[in-house]
Amino acid sequence: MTPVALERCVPADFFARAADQVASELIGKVLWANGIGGGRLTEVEAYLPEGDPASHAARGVTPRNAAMFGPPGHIYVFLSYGVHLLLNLVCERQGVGSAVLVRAFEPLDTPSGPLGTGARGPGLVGRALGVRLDMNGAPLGPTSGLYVIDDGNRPKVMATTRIGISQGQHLPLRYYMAGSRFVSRPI
DNA sequence: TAAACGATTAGCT
DNA sequence: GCTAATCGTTTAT
Repeated sequence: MTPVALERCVPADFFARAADQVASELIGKVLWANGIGGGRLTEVEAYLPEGDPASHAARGVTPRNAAMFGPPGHIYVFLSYGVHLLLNLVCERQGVGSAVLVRAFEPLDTPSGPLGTGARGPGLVGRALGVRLDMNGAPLGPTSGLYVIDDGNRPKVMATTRIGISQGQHLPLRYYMAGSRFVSRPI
């Protein structure tokens, strides 16, 4: 395993923009978990602050979703179906509820580790990276042990409708790496 | 205080 | 391809 390339970590400013723009640029970047390993992002979904009924932020701030309204570049973790921990990266400036959900990644150089098969599906991402509920609200970096690294990879990105939600399904806010096998559904 | 729901996955057919 | 499992948060009494 290679050490974290701190100088290549994306700055917080990267996240201080519209979630759909951040989402499309996150594809191909490396998500690294300290002590576990990393993967290249192949599929993410954007959740917007307005006009997006599927977003947890749509009905205002609650104790659960407060992290979505926090500073950009921080982490929003929540429990889905009482079972799965889903990892989100907070976008926009503080006070605006917006985030990008990490749905899938392809593994990097850990043949027999927990990342060996990558993760197709947001719950599997949380499990593979050792995401815990207490990471909620923590910034990317040493505090959370999670890093987003830009290694210069610029894959072709496709956009389509989102998955697993009951409202706002028509919005083309799911982004994935063209041709990748590591997406949560067949292309 | 009680009931319903969900940004899903595993397992069986 | 289809269905059950599972439990914290939200919303209604």
